[in-house]
Amino acid sequence: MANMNHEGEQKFEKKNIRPTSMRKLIYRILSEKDQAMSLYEIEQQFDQVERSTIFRTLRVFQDNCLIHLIYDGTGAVKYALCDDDCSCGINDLHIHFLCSSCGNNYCLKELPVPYMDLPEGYTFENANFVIRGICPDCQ
Amino acid sequence: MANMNHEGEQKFEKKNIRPTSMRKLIYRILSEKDQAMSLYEIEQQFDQVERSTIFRTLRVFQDNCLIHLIYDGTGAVKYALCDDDCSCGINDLHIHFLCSSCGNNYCLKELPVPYMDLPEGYTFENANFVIRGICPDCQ
DNA sequence: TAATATTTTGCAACACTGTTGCGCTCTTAA
DNA sequence: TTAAGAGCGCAACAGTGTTGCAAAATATTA
Repeated sequence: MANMNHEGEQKFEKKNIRPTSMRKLIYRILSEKDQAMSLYEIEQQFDQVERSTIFRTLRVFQDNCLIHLIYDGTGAVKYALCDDDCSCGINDLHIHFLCSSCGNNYCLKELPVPYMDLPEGYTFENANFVIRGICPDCQ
Repeated sequence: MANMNHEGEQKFEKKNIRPTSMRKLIYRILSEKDQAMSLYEIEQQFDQVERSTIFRTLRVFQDNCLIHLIYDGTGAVKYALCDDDCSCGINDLHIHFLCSSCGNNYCLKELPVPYMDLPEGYTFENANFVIRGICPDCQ
């Protein structure tokens, strides 16, 4: 993580996001945690907080495919960094794992969301596949 | 749906739920709609509303495996009737389909949630698999 | 460099969903 | 018929997400 700021700025440039200090901070928090985080959890990483700024920053990240959103049923949307080569397309979808014990939400990027043969008339746009259970740390 | 009340009462008895008039009404609404509904949508079916009563009724239904919950990322939890032979176990999990256009949420009971080989150390408890796209009515 | 335009941020307020306490009402059981 | 228990309605509240607006920061132009 030595040159993380540099990495972050490269990504910002690549995805056409203006690298403000706030954005760099939020990017850093997401990359250090390496797990899907809620807005509230991100908020907790700051001394002085501003929900709306974080919220809008996350929206910018989302609009530019720097992060993806996960709905794991906890009541709060989770945000996780996309891979470098992610284009937020169907092939980038993967399974997420929510631990019932610690509440952590892991991106299982090695497990792509399986292709499903939908009934006649249904067309596929997107998918949200969350498995709940116990994670390795909580066994 | 002719003898639906009767059907409903049978189910209540089977699942040890006392058949109050409120519960019968909410059961009827869910069975007539045949789609996953949010608390708010159920509320809309009544002239006079009481969120908390519906909420608690749904909790009773859930605790006794009469309904299952779906988190489709709309912000509101969706509720849908279980099948007759449902025991709310792993084998009863199926895929849900959220239409981006009309917002309807369909239970695709013919599409079970596929088995996933989780990485070492992760254990499976439950799953929520929602596909978003366009439904047959909105094509 | 200075002035102007644009974008971002902080503050405040609000909307929506879910949840709980409490007392009244209804049902069940003695 | 009465007492106990369960269910319901009202009100209030908590958590999460969202927006309007003005100040601050940044970029652009002269």
